[in-house]
Amino acid sequence: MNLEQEIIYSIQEAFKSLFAQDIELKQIALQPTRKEFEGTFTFVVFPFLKITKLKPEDSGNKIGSYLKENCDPVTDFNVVKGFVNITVSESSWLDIFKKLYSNPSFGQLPPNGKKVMVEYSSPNTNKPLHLGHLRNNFLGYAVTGILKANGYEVIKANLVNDRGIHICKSMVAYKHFGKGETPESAGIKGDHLAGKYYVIFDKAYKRQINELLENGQTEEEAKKNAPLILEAQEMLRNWEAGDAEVVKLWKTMNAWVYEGFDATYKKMGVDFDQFYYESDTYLLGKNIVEEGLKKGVFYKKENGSVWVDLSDEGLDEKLILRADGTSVYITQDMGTCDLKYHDFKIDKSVYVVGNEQDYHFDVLFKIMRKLGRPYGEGLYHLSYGMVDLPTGKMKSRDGTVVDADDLIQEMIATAESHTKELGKIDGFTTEQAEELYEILGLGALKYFLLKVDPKKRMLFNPQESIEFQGNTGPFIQYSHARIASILRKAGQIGVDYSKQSFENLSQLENTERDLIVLLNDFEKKIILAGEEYAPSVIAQYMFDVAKEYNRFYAELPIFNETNKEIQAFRVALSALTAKTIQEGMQLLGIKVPDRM
RNA sequence: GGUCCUGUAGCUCAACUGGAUAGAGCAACUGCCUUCUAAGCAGUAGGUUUCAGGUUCGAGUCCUGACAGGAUCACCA
Repeated sequence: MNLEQEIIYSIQEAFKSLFAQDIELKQIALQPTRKEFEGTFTFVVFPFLKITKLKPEDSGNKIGSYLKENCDPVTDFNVVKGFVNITVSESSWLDIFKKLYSNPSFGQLPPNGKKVMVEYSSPNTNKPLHLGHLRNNFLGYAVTGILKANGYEVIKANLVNDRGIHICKSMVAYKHFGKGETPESAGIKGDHLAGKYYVIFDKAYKRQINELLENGQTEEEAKKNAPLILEAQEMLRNWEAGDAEVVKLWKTMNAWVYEGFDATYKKMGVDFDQFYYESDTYLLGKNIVEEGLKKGVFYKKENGSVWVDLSDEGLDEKLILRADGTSVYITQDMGTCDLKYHDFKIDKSVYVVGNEQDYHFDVLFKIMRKLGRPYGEGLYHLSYGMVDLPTGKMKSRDGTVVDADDLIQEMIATAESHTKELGKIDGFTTEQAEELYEILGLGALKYFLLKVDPKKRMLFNPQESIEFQGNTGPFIQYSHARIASILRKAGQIGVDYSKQSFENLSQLENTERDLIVLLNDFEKKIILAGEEYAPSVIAQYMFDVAKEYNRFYAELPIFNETNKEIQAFRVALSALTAKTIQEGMQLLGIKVPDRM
């Protein structure tokens, strides 16, 4: 039983003994005491006044006295209005510290026997990854880390959108204007090469539309009749028919793109256990349509199209299958949903997809639940907002995108110039320095994108957004490097801190206690972040830990402390903090350096 | 028009799910490197939580209604 639970249990006992009332444990909640008051935990009595039938102050005093007498760790209390501020003994904090410090599975909850799949990234193969994908990938990867720490078995999945009219556009343009160019001959990454032809297509297409407009067609007609779009559509039909030449070009260009993506993923530090390709899955789901009709969940209209009525759930009727019997987007998503379950017998399935698809996933999940899928309640759409630029929304066709590769490169370069400016790479080899720049640049970028609530749309200003001071990745990384330096020195001068029991320590400094209280929250934060699928919870916590440590670092001496036991304790506390930071940042996919 | 999301300091974000005097960072200003890394620490200043009602011991948080920004509502994906 941990400290909080012990106190809560005692409060329950207090009500039993003082007021002869049984209160459920979950009704009792402790909150952290505000800094300006004495104490660590606060119990709010207002909700229980009906039971105590006393004034708030009197209720608080009675409960406080009971705790002081009957709950071992509680040494004191004070009551302000209806708030009982509880003070916990120094020895309890030391016990907690020792427990955390000696816990081999610190930051990892025991396996819960459940399997979850997290689908993220899900790129199109006609263009390179951009800023929006970065938010997606970092979010997805961080969520997999958090769920693992919560004891789940996690499968990282990537559903690649490798077919459709947009792919054919790049292919058509390449056929006309490519002249046999390859990534090698052009000297650019494969995904960028495909993206180049996607842009070329769009420019040529617009030219053709303008010509048709001049010839008197309406805009709608022109868009439909431009030769290039007709060609792309025909190519899509040929692709679906398995036309050898089209398929060959498709395979060639996709291979280029995948090679490019691999490089970008590697740079980003994300990976996957399972790839799904829409070219394999786009025909799935028709069997589910049959099943739904049989179960009466779907119904057929006169023209043969199939629908589901979700009006009892507050939504509309949605089309499931076209009159001509072909699939729509949701048909294949239903199929993929089942496929994932079939492949891995997952309990939960998380989709990291932008909030423009909120409605789509609402519909999809409601359908799967209506069909009585065993994983139905485990479906979750991790929806996130757009990343906007100061110039407005990003549009790949206009070229107003921040390319992922470029941005990462820029971040690393910025980290390099910062580091050099501060003159902090004495004694680094070139490789070590390069590695550090990468860790810092990516750390800054990831932290920037992860510290914010995913639901919120965010503004990214390339010049101003990424800082290296304050609430940033490098600040936390810096705190870790500081501690690493302490630990190195402790090793050099032979401070034995790892096996001490600190038996003679009786008094803790405020900052020491505050730090222990905070480190003790790690598990709680992991659980919360897991329940909410919220890396921002961890990010915020990491900042708090780093900040608290830096205060400790500035206020209290370590190697100048003459009492050897206190000295060893402070080193050990530093080590635990470093471990917390390292584990926590790892959940976010951010590396921490030992020197910077 | 319907539905959903967002609105908190000049800017970027918190607020432990209804608790105390709404907290951090950036930007501005003041101190602190002859003790362990100043990418740091301490401090000053900055707020009618978009607005108007309501619910109650208590509302940034819940309800109603405005206002603003965004997304979505295709036999597109």
